[in-house]
Amino acid sequence: MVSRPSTCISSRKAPKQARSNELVKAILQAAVQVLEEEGAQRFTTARVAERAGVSVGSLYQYFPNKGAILFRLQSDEWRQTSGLLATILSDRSRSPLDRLRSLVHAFLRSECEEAAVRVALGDAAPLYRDAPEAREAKEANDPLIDRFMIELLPTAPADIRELAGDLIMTTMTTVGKDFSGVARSDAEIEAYADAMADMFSAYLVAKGAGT
Amino acid sequence: MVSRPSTCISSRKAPKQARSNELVKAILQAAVQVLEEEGAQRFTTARVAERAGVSVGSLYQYFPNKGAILFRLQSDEWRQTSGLLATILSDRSRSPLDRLRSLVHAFLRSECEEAAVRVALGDAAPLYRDAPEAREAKEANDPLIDRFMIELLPTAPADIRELAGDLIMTTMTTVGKDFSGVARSDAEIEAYADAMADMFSAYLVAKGAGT
DNA sequence: GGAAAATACGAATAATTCGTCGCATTCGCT
DNA sequence: AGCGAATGCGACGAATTATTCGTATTTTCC
Repeated sequence: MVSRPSTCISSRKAPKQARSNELVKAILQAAVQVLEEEGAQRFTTARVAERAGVSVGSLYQYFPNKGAILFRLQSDEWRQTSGLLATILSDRSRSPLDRLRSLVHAFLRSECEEAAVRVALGDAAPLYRDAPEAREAKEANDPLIDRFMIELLPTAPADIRELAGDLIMTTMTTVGKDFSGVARSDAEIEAYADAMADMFSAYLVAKGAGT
Repeated sequence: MVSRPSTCISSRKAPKQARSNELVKAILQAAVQVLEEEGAQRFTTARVAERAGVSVGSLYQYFPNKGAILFRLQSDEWRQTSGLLATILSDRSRSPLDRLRSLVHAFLRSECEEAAVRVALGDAAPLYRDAPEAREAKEANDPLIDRFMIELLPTAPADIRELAGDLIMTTMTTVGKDFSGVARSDAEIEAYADAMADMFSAYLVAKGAGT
């Protein structure tokens, strides 16, 4: 049984003046740099503050603790992924399976850019993943996926459809993270994305998609 | 760019007498307990030693550093998984797709038992994953998978076949780890395993399996 | 029994860490 | 200009950490 110290992760105060907005921006930027250059293990508030050209005290004025900085970064990344999902999946001018293939390609490519930061952010996950904000942020995409799955498997029972959607999204994200753990050429990325899209397509067709 | 301090991970000395063998066993047992009860964050050499009823100095006699203990645990787990693979995949009395389905079920079940330890071990991965021993241990199963894939897709080009094998194994392990992150009922496990096996089967049949 | 090797011990060390607090500076506004 | 609020500072406290090393105990083997 793991009991984390009660980590509040919402920001301590909202910046009201222009300079503090700059400060927050500088901290986040520095956080990304520290993460990719030093790794999760050496990600410390002091290092981030120094890199940002800011004092530790100022940092703690806008982030209640170290985890909050990391959560903010992860949160931004999730928002980015949400954008990808919304843009690609809801384009009804293309067939659902086509869109899914596009999504897999786009996701894998984006996961491989800045792989270092993403891996480090994953390593630091224990510091923010238990916060309640994290869970709800992760589930923000569910309605979008649901709608897409209804379009894809309109006749399937709801529970089957939800399971399939969950499996596909989980596969894409977790396999994507693992895949980006080592350096990959563009060709490798495309080949892997195609294989994954093939797998999804075969599965969905077998479940009744496109009939 | 992340540069870890050169972590040697092989054991410092081999225990020669009975009592030191017991000691090592006690340490590993304690390590598992600390990991599941306190999590990766609070996994410290002092805590492990105390739990094992042993002094820190003795611990360092047989493990060069903290990461070595974790690597040993992970290594044991990999060996266990290898056993699963070897047992299930090479039983030629059943059809390949049947064996694969069995494997998925067995793997997911085993991943969900002792989920806490496995998650914590994953959290601690940064401490041992960069060691060269880790890479080779992970690739130990490749020949077995290859042989199974040849049996499954005998006519496919080698590179396609390897990609498919890699995708399936990666999916099973990474999705499995994510899945076990939250508590699951037996029914959920079976349902998820079936969905995953369905996905693999559809993919492989589309690639030419069973023709 | 006794020497030498193996094993066990645990206090001490040196390095890091997070997060706070009192004080200085700058901003927004009248 | 001048006042209150917002912002920024960085030394400091308290805690935790991994690992070492000199010493004590036990085993092995003659």
